[in-house]
Amino acid sequence: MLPLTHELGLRGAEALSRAFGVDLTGKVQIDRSQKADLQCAAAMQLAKSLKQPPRALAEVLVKALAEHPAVRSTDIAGPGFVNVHLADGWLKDNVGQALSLRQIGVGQTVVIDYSSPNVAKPMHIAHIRSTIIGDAIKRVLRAVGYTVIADNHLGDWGTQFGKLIVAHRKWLDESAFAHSPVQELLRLYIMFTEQEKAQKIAIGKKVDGDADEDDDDAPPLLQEARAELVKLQQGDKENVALWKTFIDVSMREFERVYSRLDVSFDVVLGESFYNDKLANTVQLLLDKGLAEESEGAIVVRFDKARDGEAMAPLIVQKKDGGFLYGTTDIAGMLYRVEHWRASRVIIVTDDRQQLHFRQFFAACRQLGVRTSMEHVFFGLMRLAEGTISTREGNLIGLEALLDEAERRAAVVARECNSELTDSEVLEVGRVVGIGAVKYNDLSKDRTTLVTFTWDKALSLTGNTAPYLQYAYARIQSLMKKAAAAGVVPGALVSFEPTERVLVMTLLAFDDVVEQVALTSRPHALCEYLFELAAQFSTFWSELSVLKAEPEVRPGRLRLAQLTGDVLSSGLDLLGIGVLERM
RNA sequence: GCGCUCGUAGCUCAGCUGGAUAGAGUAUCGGCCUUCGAAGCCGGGUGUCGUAGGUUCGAAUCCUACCGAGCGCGCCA
Repeated sequence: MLPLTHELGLRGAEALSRAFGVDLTGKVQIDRSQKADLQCAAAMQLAKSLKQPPRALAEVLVKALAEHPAVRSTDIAGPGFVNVHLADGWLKDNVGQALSLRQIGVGQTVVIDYSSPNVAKPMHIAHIRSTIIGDAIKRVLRAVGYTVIADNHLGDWGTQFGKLIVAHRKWLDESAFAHSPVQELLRLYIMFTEQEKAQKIAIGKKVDGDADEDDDDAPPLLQEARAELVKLQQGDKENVALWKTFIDVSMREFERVYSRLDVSFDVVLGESFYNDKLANTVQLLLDKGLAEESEGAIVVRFDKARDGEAMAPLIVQKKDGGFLYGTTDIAGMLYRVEHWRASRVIIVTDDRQQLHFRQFFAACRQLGVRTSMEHVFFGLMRLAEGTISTREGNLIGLEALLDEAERRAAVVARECNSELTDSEVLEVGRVVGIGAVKYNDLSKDRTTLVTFTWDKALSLTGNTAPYLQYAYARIQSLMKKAAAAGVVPGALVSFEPTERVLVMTLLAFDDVVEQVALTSRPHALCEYLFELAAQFSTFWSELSVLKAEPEVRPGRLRLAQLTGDVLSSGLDLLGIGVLERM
């Protein structure tokens, strides 16, 4: 529908510009409407600035729009709404355009940073949102022509490695490590935290204030960890080897999850990749007079006049000379802009980091970065019992979630369709189960906290992926029967209200995809696909295809086919698969 | 204290770059499988859109204040 609404908007704007002698290009928006096929509210919006009654503008619009071949009639309603009714013939002839997407991203490169799990920790249910939302945005951007670099910005550097190295030396259980290494690393990390806490209590320090003040009276364990970290940073062979092992075993586990989720990246540039660029980054900030020394540290300050808002300063170098993740992020942004020539950089994380992103984006802007920098954030996930915490160990592993999702979907498949073979049941469980989990996260735009429950995360009825997959499977079944009966898709003949509604929705596909590409909000695509599937379900139960009069069969079959095509491409853009039978 | 994200039906959420009577799912109740797949379809009821002001022809949507929730705020990431 995009070409049409776009064209009509242009025509309307042209007509108004001519009538009133003012350039109104781009000021006339055409939207879908409940009262008609399309509506235009421009008459009221522009009335004041043109010093004309809305009605006079509406008259001009009504005439101009009515001339378009797609338009059957136009009228004015209420205070100046322009209603547009489209011609049935035009809709029937043009429904085939539904699948074509305008290539709005051609020639532009986008770097999208998502998933970004921490090395040496298992992925748990809170990691899934960044992973899935990021991957969907990647697919959508690619579909509209962008060159997309998907980057997994691994948490593979930082103070936790000092702790892990110490814990690994002291308490490693070799057989456990051989069997499930990341689980063992997690155990070591938790053990370290507990022992450190015990030492703090023993020497009479407050357990909570993990301010980790400077010094000498820090618990011995922590002092050891710091020493190991310094050795690691200085390139100590043994520590570097250990660190690499941690990364290897973690990546192997992450890959297993990504493969199950059908998620992929073009590059994996973790925090450590930017290590050798950090000193230069700080120097650059200093040279440009953007950073200054403060209490021994080096900070970037922000003010309202220059940065649009007053924010706390961002520390880019600690007084001990160490760098922080803000430094890494700035270095990362510079790299992405220079090396990839990115015109957009999108980073997907939870909403707790908003301040950090505003700070580091502002610092980048001060450095002259013109690229559009977008922080796509979502609400934190928690359990009914409380916040998910690695240290507390109250994790629900991502793999456990996926296992359970597949199991539940397989049970339902067995119950609902007795024709499926055992291996098909497993396959259906896989595609439907994973689809349900993904859709559950993709379909909500909420930035509020999400409390995890199995039943919500694994629901299989209503507005869920299985509902869409089911509509698709029924269409494929119909297509097979049609082929066997020698019916082939053809021109639309009948045009019952149900069919007309379906055509209007099919034609809106490109509009929705473009919107998602521009706003990075995949849930709009979920909403759309659900609406489409619901309208198809109504069509399916109300009207016959193969049992209808011979002359209307090809057209109805074509509608079904197009619906199936849009459903499968739409789901593919979300990273969700479809099945011929389920 | 300052800031961020929110507050819409019993529950989970759309709608928020202002547009016509505020929508889905779920739950609940009642219909629909000898006719292309019932993980489905059809029908019934529910709202101080947190509260109070303001801007406007028009506000769930924009602005201000307040109430409530979660999160964040210089040497962790």
